[in-house]
Amino acid sequence: MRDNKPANLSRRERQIMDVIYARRKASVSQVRAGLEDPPSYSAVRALLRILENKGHLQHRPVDGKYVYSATRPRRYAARGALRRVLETFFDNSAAQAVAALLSNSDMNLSDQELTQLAALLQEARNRNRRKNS
Amino acid sequence: MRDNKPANLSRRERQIMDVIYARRKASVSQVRAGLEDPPSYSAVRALLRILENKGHLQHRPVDGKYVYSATRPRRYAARGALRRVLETFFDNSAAQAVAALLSNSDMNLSDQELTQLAALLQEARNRNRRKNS
DNA sequence: GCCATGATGCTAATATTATAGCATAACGGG
DNA sequence: CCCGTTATGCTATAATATTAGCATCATGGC
Repeated sequence: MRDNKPANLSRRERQIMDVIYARRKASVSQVRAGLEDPPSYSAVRALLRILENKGHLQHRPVDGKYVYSATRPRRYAARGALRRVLETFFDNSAAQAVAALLSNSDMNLSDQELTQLAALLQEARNRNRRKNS
Repeated sequence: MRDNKPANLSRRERQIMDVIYARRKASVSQVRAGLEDPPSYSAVRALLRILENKGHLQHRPVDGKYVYSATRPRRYAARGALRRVLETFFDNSAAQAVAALLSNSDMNLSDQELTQLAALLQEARNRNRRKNS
């Protein structure tokens, strides 16, 4: 369980981080557009500033506007998020979670993806075999 | 994308829901014990009441104390949580998420689990084959 | 029976969050 | 050049969330 800080963000802060993680980076209006029922432009800007002060975001000017991106790399944040879901809903069992993903008809997988996954699974099994020998 | 309501809970509210989902059910003090840095007993009770009023929790008396549980079944909430993580961090690709789960060394899978997953994967492939025929 | 213990109901106060508004600077077209 | 548009900086305020405290009720031991 490495650096498993829940980051402790307020509701809006989390929403905004999520928009930015989903899009990798976003201008103020893009963030605003990504929110469910967006508050004023000013409000979004204020939150972005707060998040930046807290060290979660950074910005750089692009074409005269600020583009925000997360300081914590997406894949780490992704891992943390997955881990939290596993703790809360899957008894820390990655297997259960994968099962849910595979069986969920909403998020259907293509043949190609399934083939890729089969390969990954084989790798994992090989890793295990090696480790246990 | 069925009933994909983000539930829109405040920080503490979400923390408490998470504790309860993780434990399936919990008394006030159990909830309190499950929180990172817990506030007073009263504070927890107040939040529980709010969550109940909002319809997220229910309680029943057990041995003279209230035991709280979520109204939304765990597996649906789990699905929703997974979907949200997929949207935010995996470009809605279940395959990417599964890959992350399989390759994450932190959450290692046993041989047995891997075998189970292989079976699930095969099922999914069969389903696809049938559908595409 | 009486009191200590540990539970809940309710409400008030505090802290934090979320929002909007105003002032200001840069840019570009007419 | 002047003005409308679109940015940002900053601050005040409204709304919400978070917390604690007190009153009350049930239970069980002495």
